[in-house]
Amino acid sequence: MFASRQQLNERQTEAASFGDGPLRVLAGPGTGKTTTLSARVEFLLERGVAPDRILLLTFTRRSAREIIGRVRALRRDEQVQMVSGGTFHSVAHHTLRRHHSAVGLPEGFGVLDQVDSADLLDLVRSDLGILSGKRRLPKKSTLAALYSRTVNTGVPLKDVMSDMTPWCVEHCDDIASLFRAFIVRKQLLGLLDFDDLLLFWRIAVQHEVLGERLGAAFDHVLVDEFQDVNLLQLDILRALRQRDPRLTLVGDDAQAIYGFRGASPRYLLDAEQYFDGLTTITLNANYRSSTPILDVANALAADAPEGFCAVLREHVPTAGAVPPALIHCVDERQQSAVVADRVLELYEQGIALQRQAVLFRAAHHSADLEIELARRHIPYIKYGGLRYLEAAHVKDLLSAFRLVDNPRDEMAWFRLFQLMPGVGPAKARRAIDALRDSDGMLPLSMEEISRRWAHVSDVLPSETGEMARGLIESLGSTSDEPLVVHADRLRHAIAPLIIAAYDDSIPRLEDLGALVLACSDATRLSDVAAAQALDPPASTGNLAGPPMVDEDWLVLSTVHSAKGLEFDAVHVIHAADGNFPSDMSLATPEGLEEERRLFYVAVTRARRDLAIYVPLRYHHHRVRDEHSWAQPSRFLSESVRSTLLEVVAAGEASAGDADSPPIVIDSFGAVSNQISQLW
DNA sequence: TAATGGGGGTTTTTT
DNA sequence: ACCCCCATTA
Repeated sequence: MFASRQQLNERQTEAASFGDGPLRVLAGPGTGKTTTLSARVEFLLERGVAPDRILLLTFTRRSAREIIGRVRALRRDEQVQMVSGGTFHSVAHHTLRRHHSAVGLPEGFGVLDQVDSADLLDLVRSDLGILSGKRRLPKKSTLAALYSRTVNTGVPLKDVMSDMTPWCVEHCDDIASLFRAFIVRKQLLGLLDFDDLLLFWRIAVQHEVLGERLGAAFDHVLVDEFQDVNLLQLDILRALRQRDPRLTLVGDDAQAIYGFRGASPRYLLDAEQYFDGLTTITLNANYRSSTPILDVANALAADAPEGFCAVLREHVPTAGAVPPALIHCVDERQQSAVVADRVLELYEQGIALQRQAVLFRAAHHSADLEIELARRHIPYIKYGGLRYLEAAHVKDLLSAFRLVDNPRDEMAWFRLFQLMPGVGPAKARRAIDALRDSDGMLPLSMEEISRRWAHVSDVLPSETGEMARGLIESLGSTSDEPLVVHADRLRHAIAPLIIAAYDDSIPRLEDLGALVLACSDATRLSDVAAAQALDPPASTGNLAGPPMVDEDWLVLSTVHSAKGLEFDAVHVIHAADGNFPSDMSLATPEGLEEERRLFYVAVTRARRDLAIYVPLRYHHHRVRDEHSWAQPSRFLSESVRSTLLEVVAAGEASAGDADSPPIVIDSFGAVSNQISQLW
């Protein structure tokens, strides 16, 4: 009998204590999916399975943190700390680091994030001299998306292109040769991009000897949010479980929202085709949302042409439930004001800011609201959108980290050279060429780089000489020097370059100090760089807002980043057609259905309070006073509206009138400012 | 020949 | 923040 059994219902208990065969748990939102999964881990541990022989896989960093946190909370002993797990990409990364020589990777291989990988594609494109000058060329980010989609789905490039970029199918052959050269180049430079992590992991697990060892390393494999799996990831799982049926898949087809990266809910629904002897348990008793909120969710589900698998059934009786609201606003400014008002009203009713979330389709949808929140001194954290890692100076220092372990990393050299004053793409390229040997390869050791440095100095403008020499000296590691000390030497060497290159260098230099501290318990600097690429700090504070010392803050999040989470109160903003559903997704029926599921995910995050906001007028910022009228989201159908209390936000007055803010707002700001002085 | 700065327009979602 | 284009400067 395991500890948390009494908290589980019959079906959950059945799933948690299921035997050894492959198990599929179909579980709607709020039905205790994560609880059941962590209870299953606990059950396995109590049955004597060693924690490091349990592998827990997820698709997003946030759900990885959530589920691992839940499992750790179950038991405090240090054993549980050792349950293996993380996102597919991070587990791939760890596996490849450990078995790098078996798969022919250099020990200090680098990891390219999305932007790096697009930049490298662009570099290879100009080297090849193809795909330039012709009209209607794909942008580098489009090329990166095509490459990624192709390898993740296993669909031929030509078909991917006629689906995604029909307007440039004529360049298919050029793009194919670009991709081939891209693959060769990554190998020469000792670099893997996010897709390569999975591709190399698949190679490893499919190998007859290594694959068997990797599969035998785990007694049980559990996968959360399995509706987000793509073919490449499915292949990896099948290979991992080739000789062992102990696999648990948990998912909900109604929450499949990662079609754009090649995922398909078919793999969940047809799982019996891939895993012999599959048993299915369905959870549909909802423990999260109030009855009126479930009614909204079920009405949305009923509008889906093909229906959703698990229709939610109410379980917990909800007394005093609040009717979900559909709030029409004059425009975006008023929406921001009304959201802020409502957030504070709920706060006064005792719902802490952290238990409230504002959800939106696209990261930039919160821009206006963020201004309003800053004006009213309401602290918030935003998930999704701009990343700390994407800040240029962070990538500059990480490039240096990468070079320490892998001097062949041309991408990193290219970046650092261009940081020097008077050096652009052309001189950076010549500087790199000056480092090459006769085969065109870069040296493998930093000592050899130092020896050739004189040639580089000839290419660089003379005023960069000292900075450049300082940098190259800091790249060499001294034996028995702690990693943090080396990292700090690099920071020190790069600082003058940062000061020269950026106007606002002071806050940037502070960030770099934090990055150096992240090296404290690492074994290699390239590891730190890879870990930062795979798991950058999730949120960005607002520089203009209050300092982040407040104990409570409102959550702003894209719907994608909010999946798997729940909040007492949820505010869904910009529920206007074109924004939600996004008009970028309307080209295909599948795109629309994915948007519908996304909307379903948004409303099912709410426990007791739900509000959906529709601005009716959108101002075009380019031309003054120009505006257009928005249609409410098509997901707000007659039957969905019948589950919502329609409200028209009163007054034309938009939130810009700083002279008459409600009193409660000022007191909130004052209080929060006062406590922030206390530490 | 290159680098840089200014200006104007855009921006789906994540590893 | 990024992209693209254009004018100016070294």
